[in-house]
Amino acid sequence: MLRLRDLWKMETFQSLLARRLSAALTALGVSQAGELTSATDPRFGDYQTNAALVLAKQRGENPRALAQSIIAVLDVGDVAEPPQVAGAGFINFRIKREAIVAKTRDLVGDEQLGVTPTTDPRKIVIDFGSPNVAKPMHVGHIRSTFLGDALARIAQFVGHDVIRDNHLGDWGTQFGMVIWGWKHLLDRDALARDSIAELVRLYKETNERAANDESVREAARAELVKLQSGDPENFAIWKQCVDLSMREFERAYELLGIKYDIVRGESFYNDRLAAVVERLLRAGIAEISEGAVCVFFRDVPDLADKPCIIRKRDGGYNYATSDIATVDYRVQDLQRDTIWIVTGAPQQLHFRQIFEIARREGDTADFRHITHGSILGEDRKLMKTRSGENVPLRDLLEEAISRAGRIVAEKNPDLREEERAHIAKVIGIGAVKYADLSQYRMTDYVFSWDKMLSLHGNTAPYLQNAYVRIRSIFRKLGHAFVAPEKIALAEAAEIQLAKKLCQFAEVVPQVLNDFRPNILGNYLFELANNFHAFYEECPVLKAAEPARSSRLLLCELTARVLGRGLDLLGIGVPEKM
RNA sequence: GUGCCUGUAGCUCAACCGGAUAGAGCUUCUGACUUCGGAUCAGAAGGUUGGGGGUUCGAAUCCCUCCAGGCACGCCA
Repeated sequence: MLRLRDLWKMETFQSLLARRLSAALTALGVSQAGELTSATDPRFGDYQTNAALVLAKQRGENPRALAQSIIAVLDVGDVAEPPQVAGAGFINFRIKREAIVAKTRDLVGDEQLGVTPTTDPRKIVIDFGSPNVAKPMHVGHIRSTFLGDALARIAQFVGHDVIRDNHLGDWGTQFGMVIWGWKHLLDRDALARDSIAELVRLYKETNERAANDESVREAARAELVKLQSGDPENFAIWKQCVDLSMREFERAYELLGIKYDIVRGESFYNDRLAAVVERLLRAGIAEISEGAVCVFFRDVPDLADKPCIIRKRDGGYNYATSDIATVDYRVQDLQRDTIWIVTGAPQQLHFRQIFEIARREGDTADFRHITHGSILGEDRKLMKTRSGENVPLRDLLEEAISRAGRIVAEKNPDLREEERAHIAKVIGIGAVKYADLSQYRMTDYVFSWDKMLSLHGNTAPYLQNAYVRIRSIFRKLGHAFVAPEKIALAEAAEIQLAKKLCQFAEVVPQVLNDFRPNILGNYLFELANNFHAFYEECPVLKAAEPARSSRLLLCELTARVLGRGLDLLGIGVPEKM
């Protein structure tokens, strides 16, 4: 049975102070205003609120005086020192040492490390990655895949119901070329060796021939029409292409530790497209223009001259049609109330149109198009190989792993071969992922092996190393660590580290505000810094009790937060490195 | 032409919904070790937040305008 006075331990200091502030404002008979955030500077304590400033502005009063009257009715004595008015009218809070110590002790017993379930659980479908069949995965898929996976992990961790959907590009016009090539140019041995490479070759060679030969062009188009009208032979070829590609993708996902709940490619929506167009026409949302079926947005200034075509003049459907059908499926069949689509920024107009159409149909689901920037090469242009092609994901990951392997071999030559191989994988993949996720998603970034694999700075290896150092302490301890009932923290470095640990629960939900995993990365980096400062300042194993057990507990928690935090970004941790 | 995104220290990037003296890392410089993994820590230097207006107690953040780069704009996805 939970005792009442312990209730506060279950929520973050931030949330608790916000509730107390809210109660104080109510007691004063004024409206809720401002926000309660962590302090911008340690001088100002641990948390601050600008409520008095905002209220004073609304009411034309003196902000500092208002702050004083808020403090007079504010009841935070159980967790904080008496609040102070500062600056123009900020109210600053400093958390009591006992409160930090008690909460830190309690975190050890909490699987969630203080993160409480969201008060607004959603049924989310996340659409991310979405590679194209018969093409290799390449750098262009990295950001969507890593970002989507991290958001899915975080959303799940805070208590949302998440379905991860791989919306494969499996029904494009490229299949006319691929099928023609399959029938005329297929090399079975090559297909067995490297199926994707062979499929790419078929596409490219057919494309070249079609460029110079009208009859090939015609024949490829005819193959596409046959596929779309359900010709069994072409369908079988197409199916093989999809299966071979999927096998290849799954190898990459296996290496990357990425899982999907469902795979619904564009082809899945095929038999729903006609009905979508009919429905929109009947509802008067769509109309016929220049022979095509279009949706116009005449009442939306930005979109007024940007119609969305949902059936081409030749009667064919395009990706707008299938994306509308996809929305239907997600809302109706999957019963989702929230749809997150993670793609590059160029598709913004497209999804604005799709969401606008859904709204016109009365759809009230929460649609979010989560966009991201590009990965650039050293020349600051889109990252390509020397020959100007997209860099295959497989090559990139292999290089990451081998580079990580070389570094590990140099730093720690005593490791067994297979152990080193495992560590190289965790570090190499982690480095690539972290380089991506630690950056604001909208800005382009320059891909740099040296930076992402550096042991210094805000990198995965640095964070992993902090974890490894802690694991090393526990190996040296020689027996299982049992957390003491009470802990004692006295040193500044201990308190600072404990505070940081308590903030994990404040940071994780924040990521979903604007879909910014880089906030979590930043937090983990600060945590690792705080840990290293503590480690430098405070001996652990050599300390006398009760400091020794207390410090071991800090180490244990730090390792768990680092491990969990990285896990939420889809990144693993080794025991040694 | 219209719309969207980006512009922050020499370089790579942070700054959650408008908060206090804009923060890190890399680089450079100065200190601290026969350390529990120094793969570290402490400190210094480095800025007209692309330019210019505006809104207000307060702006990197919001509004207007200009500059630079990227992207998208009816039958590709």
